[in-house]
Amino acid sequence: MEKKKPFYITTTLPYINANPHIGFALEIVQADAIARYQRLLGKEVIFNTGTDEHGLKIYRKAKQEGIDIQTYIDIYAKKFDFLKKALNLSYTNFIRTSNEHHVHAAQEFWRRCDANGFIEKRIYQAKYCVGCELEKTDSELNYLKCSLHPNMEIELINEENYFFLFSKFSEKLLQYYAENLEFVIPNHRFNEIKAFVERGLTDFSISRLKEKMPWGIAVPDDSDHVMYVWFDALVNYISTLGWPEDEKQFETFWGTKDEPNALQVAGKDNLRQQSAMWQAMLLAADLPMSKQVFVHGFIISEGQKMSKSLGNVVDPYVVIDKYGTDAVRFYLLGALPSYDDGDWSTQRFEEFYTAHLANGIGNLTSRILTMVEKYDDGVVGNKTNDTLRTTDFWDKYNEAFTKFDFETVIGLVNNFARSLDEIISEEKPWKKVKNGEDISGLLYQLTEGLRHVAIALLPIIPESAEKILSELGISLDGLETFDKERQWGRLKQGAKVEKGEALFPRLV
RNA sequence: AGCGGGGUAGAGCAAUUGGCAGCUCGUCUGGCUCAUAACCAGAAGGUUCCCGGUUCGAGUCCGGGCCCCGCAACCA
Repeated sequence: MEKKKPFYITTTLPYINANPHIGFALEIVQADAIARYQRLLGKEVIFNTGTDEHGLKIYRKAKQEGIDIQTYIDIYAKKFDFLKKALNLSYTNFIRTSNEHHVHAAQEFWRRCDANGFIEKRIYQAKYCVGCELEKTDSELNYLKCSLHPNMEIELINEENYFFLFSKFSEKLLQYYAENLEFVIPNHRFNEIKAFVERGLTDFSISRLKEKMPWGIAVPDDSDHVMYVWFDALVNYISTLGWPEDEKQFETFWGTKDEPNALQVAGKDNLRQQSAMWQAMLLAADLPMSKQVFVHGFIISEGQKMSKSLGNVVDPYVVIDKYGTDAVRFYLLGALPSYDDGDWSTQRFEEFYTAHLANGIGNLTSRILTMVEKYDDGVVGNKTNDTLRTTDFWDKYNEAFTKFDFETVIGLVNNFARSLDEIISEEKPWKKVKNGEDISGLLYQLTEGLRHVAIALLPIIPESAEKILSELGISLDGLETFDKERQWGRLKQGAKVEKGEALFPRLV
């Protein structure tokens, strides 16, 4: 058997101090569409996600909820893993940073950075407000006082911390950016990170005193400290591949220095961590860097930033429950800009659904299959040549997918579906039947066209796409890669079709 | 302060080197009956943020102004 090319994609790991956010749903649906697309190209895909489970906030949240920390993280990890079913995700790996192997990998990663001379113990100075019982940054202070407790003195605390020598990596990062012109997509985020690194990097603290923050991975050979969550969490991208023991899988999927292979998907708030900090950490550990970081925007709600006080927070489980998995996937991918912030609005959601899924693809499927059943006994007619310019369609489709431009991908599919509606109006098959004309060629063209629509939708709304295919009598087991499926005429003449329930019921 | 992006129809966005201002949704009218009251055709809807300049011609180039957004490090 031909060896499949490896493809590796990972989301960021959501921090489980709150329930899943619609913004993370966007990230993981985008990653899922990419993963499914790559599988259809014939690649062997490892698609990683998981949960980031250490750190002070989680430690406090568990205490606050009055449950022990293991119970807390188990409950939350499950809440995130439920998204798999709810959003029909195809991830292969779900890594929890509390996982034993991950802990071991993070420690080994630390050791290597340390052995290479990029970790140093220093005095860490912080400003501490006793009123809040929190460390404060300068930007949080007002005339050297905590804005919440202006009558209390800010305490200066000194403690020993380990620091990562981030400052040593400015040049290497800039060089990598210069050599990899598409390292960060989209370009405006790439410029942002370049500007950030060009300003010069400052070393950052990567440990906390265990007595103050017990919930973390122990620093190797120093039981007084635990790792700062970022340092620990980022290592998941490679620990999930079995690093450091499974060198083969690591090299195959993460790639090598000459041929990096990892694609990371992250939100704009994560730009720095993913495309600079983590890359410097990889350099420090003498490991290959990522191939590419795709950065999506945020979702605002009804034109405003989501906030609990405004009461406009969108809960992914609620909208999935209301509209269905594919409707939500379709909106996230098709109605929001891939590279910028987008708006979640109920009105726009319902208009988008009605226009493109109910009136568009759903209705088209229904009318074509009805005609085949009514006029041709449910049997696919005589093969015809391609008059639908499918080659052109597929070329554009691939181009858009390569750029993670899901909005354009869906626009292309909608236009293609519309062209089938136009043909039906022009050819008036019902009239031709009355006149005793043979329309089996026309019906072949339409059913084969519909097959192309369904294939193109497989990465976007898999469940509905599969339904269309099975109504066309196509078995999913027999599906080939895109390069074969995009050919005109794969639908067999004489195949039996069977119309099903409405794919996208009208909203009432 | 600075660096970067932007202001185009009711909404979301397009317009290679300056050359009739387009697309999707929504709205209105007509047609059709295979279809999920769906579909198809057509129409209405623009001072392209403002002022000035260059040009035969400016959304696009130049000068000035107003407004919005991102970045401006340790907040997972």
